[in-house]
Amino acid sequence: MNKDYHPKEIEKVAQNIWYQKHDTKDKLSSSENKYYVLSMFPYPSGKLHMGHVRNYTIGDVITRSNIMLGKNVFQPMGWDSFGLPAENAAIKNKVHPEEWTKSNISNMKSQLKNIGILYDWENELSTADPDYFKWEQWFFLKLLKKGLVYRKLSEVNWDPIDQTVLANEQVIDGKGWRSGAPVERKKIPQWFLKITAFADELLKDIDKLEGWPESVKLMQKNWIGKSKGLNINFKSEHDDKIFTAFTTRPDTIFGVTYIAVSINHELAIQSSKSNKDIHSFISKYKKQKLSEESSAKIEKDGIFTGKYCLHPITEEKIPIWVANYVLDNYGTGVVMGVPAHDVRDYDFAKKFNLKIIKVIDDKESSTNLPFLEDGMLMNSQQFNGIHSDVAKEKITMHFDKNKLGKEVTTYRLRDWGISRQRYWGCPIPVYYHDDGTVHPIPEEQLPVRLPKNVNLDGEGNPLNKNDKWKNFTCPITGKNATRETDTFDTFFESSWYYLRFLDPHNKNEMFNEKYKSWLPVDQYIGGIEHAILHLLYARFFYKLIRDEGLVDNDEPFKSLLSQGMVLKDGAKMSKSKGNTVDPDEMINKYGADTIRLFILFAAPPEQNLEWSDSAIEGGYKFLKRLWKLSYLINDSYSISGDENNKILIKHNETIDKVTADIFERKSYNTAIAAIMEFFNSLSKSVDEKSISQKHARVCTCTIAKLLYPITPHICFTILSVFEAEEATNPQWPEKIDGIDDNKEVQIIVQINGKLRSKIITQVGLQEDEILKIIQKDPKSREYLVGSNILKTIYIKDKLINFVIK
RNA sequence: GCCACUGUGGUGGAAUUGGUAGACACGAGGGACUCAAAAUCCCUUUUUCGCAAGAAAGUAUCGGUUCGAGUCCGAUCAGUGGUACCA
Repeated sequence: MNKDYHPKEIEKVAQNIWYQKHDTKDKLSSSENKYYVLSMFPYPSGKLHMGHVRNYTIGDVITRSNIMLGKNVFQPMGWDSFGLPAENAAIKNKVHPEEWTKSNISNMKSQLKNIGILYDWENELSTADPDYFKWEQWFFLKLLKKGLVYRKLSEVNWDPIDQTVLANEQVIDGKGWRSGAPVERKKIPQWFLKITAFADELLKDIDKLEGWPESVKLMQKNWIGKSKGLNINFKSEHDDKIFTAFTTRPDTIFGVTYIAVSINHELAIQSSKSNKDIHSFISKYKKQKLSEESSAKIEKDGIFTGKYCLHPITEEKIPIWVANYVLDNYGTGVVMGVPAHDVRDYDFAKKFNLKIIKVIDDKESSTNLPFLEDGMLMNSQQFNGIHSDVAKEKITMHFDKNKLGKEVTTYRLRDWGISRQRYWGCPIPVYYHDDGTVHPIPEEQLPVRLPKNVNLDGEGNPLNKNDKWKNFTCPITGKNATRETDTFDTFFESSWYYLRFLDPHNKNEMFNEKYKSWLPVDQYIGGIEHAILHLLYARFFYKLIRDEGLVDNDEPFKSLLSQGMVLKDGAKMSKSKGNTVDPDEMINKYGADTIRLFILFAAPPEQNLEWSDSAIEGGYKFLKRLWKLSYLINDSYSISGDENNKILIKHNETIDKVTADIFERKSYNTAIAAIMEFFNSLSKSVDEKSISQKHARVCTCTIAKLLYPITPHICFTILSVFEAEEATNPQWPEKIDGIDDNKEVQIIVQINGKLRSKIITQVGLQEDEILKIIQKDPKSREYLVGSNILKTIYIKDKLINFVIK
């Protein structure tokens, strides 16, 4: 053991030993005692950022700690390598996406190795590899056969100058990022997956996700958004057209004072033909980014169509408006406006001076509107005086009986649009005859590869422009045909990669059934930003794969840890802000262990982490002290006999605390704090020479083992000096037997809830015994003598509170 | 806008089931060592009042429940993530 801590040297030595072992095949051959740890694989953007380091360090702590418990742990890593940034880089730097992606992967892979993460690199995969995406093309064709895939017209953000579809993030203030032209909404045919057919199952199975955070489960529930309600038919006054509006509040039917339709509704389009104002209204709001966020934030605007419909019960005339806040893709694209009891409707009615009728009374009969809760009905004819709960049912029955409407269940969840008009993605394996009919590419011709020669200049769709690739001869009829030029949404690849990790080199099948028993993933770790989309699509995909008989269970991820983001100066680290911290630089300066220690110590995993250049020094200092003390104990400490066993009690307490923190609470920051505290005690005992050489060595090894999953390199090195045979395969530490527990406990004395004194007593005393002791305690007496004790609350071994006058 | 989360010293955070607010660190101040500096070690460090003993206030804001609230409930404010084509 060297006298000084040289992280670079010891980390290289340790990593060489770890990365020499190749045993993944053996490991996967049996799923006995299996533990599958998976960190969300990265998009290979160029360099690792601190968010990755945090994610992968947490994964490694879980991996290494479970190995120490004797589990058979599989931890793979790969690359989510299709995506938009590669095309952007191609446009900007004239590099081919494949080349760019591959060089990023090799760079990031070496960075991951430098951090000392224990991956099963033999099972590495990259989603842009035809060996990978062949199987999702194959699977897509299965779904096509089953009728779970369909094609329909759907809107996109269209850049009229670049003649290209823009992603939401490429639309800035309503304009295309490159051309600066105002975006337009354009309808084009696109492929969809019927996720809505699984809405109920996806919702119900959330209850099976015991190891998931409640917040993520709640977000998914709300996203699916199942709601029961009533489709109400409003008859047109002018013809036999019917406007069906969905509502979850049938009890407010008498409060309807207008009807609003979306700008894509048939009536809106019809009206725009004869009315210039309506035409310009619609054109104005068609030039708007296609996102729920921007539609919801936009100031409410509307225009009267001049048409009326009739109230289904009162038969009163109700004006029909076109409004920019009505969503096409939720409900029916028609909203019944109830200004008195809905915030958006209220704002709209105020702006355009529409009638407001209060039909639900609050308890105070106040005039504060809108009133959003349930209450007693008023102004509602035969339903007056009935409470909302009952009225909802009665009114629904009334509508049903008189055929004025129908009880329905709707979902907020929409089918998954999987078409992208981009080059750097997985080709959708179908082709078209001249008559427009769709045909699957024959299985033996899979994978459909991307053409290498392609012109990426940001204009048009590169695959569509590539005639050589696009033109195709139908293998059945021999006729001219054209390939589908859309590629998959990249969430497609990340929806099943956890399966392929188990069998990534299989040329003949998606994955072999012998690996079924390795599923589900035991611990999944990734950023909170994936709480809805990625995780919902992956859950959905797993059910599709289950229905093909490829896996046996219903959910892919048993446990989920969703980690917070890494911030600097209160903001997300990003190149544009110039506030990134380069992990390489940090590793060079302090070593991997210091980075790992700091990033876990700085915040609990699920919270955002504020980066601090100075705090990292603290981690480095601690490791230096650990090294120094280990050296001293090993080299020259030779005391025999322990002066007191307090340090040994602390040894045992620390093992309990750290075990719970690492395995149960996943609270790594407090685990580290407890280890530091124990280290400080040990250091003091050694200074005072009050601990024997034997126990000093035991305590050092315990610290090295407890810290091993967190800072494996330094711990490996210390252990190889102290107990050589255990260093490569350390076990989780055990408590020292026969240590007398401290049977004393501190009792807090409160007077009227305020801390006034502390007394030390034996464990387990009853209230009367405590009272006797308190009578002798001068501090307590000061407050208690001469006062009237109204009440005494005693919490055993913890606290006693006197309520006095 | 909507959904979810967060808010505690100068800073990161701790307080696990409603029971000692500030563990463990960073920074800062003071000291030791040194010709000097770096490194290292020791002491102090929520605020206010006080020589001290100690007292009072204090967990974003306002209110509530409770013997007792950082923790539970209601309202408000601020920040973060998601919002279906960034991944």
